[in-house]
Amino acid sequence: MSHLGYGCLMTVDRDQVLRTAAALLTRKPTATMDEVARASGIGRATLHRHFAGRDALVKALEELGIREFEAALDAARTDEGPASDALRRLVAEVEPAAGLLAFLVTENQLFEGEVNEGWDRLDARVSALFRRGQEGGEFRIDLPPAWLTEAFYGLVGTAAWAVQDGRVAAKDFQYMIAELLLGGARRSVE
Amino acid sequence: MSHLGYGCLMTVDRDQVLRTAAALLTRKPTATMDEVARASGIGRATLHRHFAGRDALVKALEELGIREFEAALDAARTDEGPASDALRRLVAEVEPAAGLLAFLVTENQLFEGEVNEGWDRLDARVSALFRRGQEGGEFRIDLPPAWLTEAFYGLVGTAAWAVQDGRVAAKDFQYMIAELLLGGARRSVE
DNA sequence: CCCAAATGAGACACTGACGTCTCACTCCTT
DNA sequence: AAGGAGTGAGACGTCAGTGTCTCATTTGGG
Repeated sequence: MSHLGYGCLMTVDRDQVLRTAAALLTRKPTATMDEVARASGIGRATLHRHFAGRDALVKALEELGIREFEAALDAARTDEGPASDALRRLVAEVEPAAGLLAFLVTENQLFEGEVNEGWDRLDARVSALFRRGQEGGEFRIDLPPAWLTEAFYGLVGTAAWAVQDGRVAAKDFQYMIAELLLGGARRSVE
Repeated sequence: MSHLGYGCLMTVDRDQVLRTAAALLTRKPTATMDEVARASGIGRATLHRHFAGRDALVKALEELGIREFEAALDAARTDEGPASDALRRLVAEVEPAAGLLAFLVTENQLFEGEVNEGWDRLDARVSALFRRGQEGGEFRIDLPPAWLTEAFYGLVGTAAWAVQDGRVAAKDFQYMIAELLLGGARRSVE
């Protein structure tokens, strides 16, 4: 474990720290580096050995979020079967990362310029799903895919917060998002 | 203008400053007190004469937002006519305050405890609208009013940001929110 | 016209968080 | 057992933002 810059246990721990940091910053976006370190059960110095600074930590978090969301998109097989079902699968797959996504979205909101190019790729994939649904006659065409994509992010984040604060039940997460996004609040005439 | 604590011009300017601060903080939530002052064309000292500190400013902003949202609820006459139409009216009335609302929602998100009691009142009114729609058979009953309320806030904020960043057209603001919230993305079988 | 109030600019101290560094201490390997 | 790598605790210096203060200047009313 001394022959490499990234030793065997190091990366594991790094990832562990990253997940803990994600969980904490999701709940308290203004958490201190010290709080992040304590939350992971390590010292502030060690945290700095893993991540050069707060910016580096956030950037690493961003890459983790992008990776997880991309994995969710893969696992959901968004280009197979009916778009509605694909969207439902996507919501289900994205649930574990919802809090992190919510954090990153608001974080991006206040970062001026130079956004990670990974987001564009993800936006494109989500957008493509909605477009596919539209072209297949499954989704309505009077709402632009860009808006549906934004709304997807927004609802996922909103639901994550609402669950966090206990305003809605965690078990309804997937159902509430998918149903509202797909069918809306109005009772459909069946 | 010397016989009162709140002189004639003072309150006007205070409100003016508040609106400017709202507009700025909506775009840049981390803006400095100095930036807020400059944006209003006043000195930092004068800003401190109006608002004791940053906390006081945010609190005043919160009260402004609550006031405006309450006014929107009043103007939308949410307890009259079909719930769908009432919701559409509400979205229309809330549009000018959408950015401020988005700012306050995320601000509240990171504030632990002691939320302004005004929010409960607003939540109750929005929630009541959805419940009315459900009881009237107009809205589906499998989505809890609390979730619909959260989703409403979420979509308004998301749309405000998306418009801000030019990802969607500003003129579609009302339509996109109301249509998605009411009808969802799926093409309804008419 | 004059005076009082309000303002803007700047100086100042204080705070909180950050980033760097050192120094014991604890494992783990050999 | 001995050596080294990694760690935790803590002590700095730095910096940005805040809140307070003073003082010269402007503004508006009497």
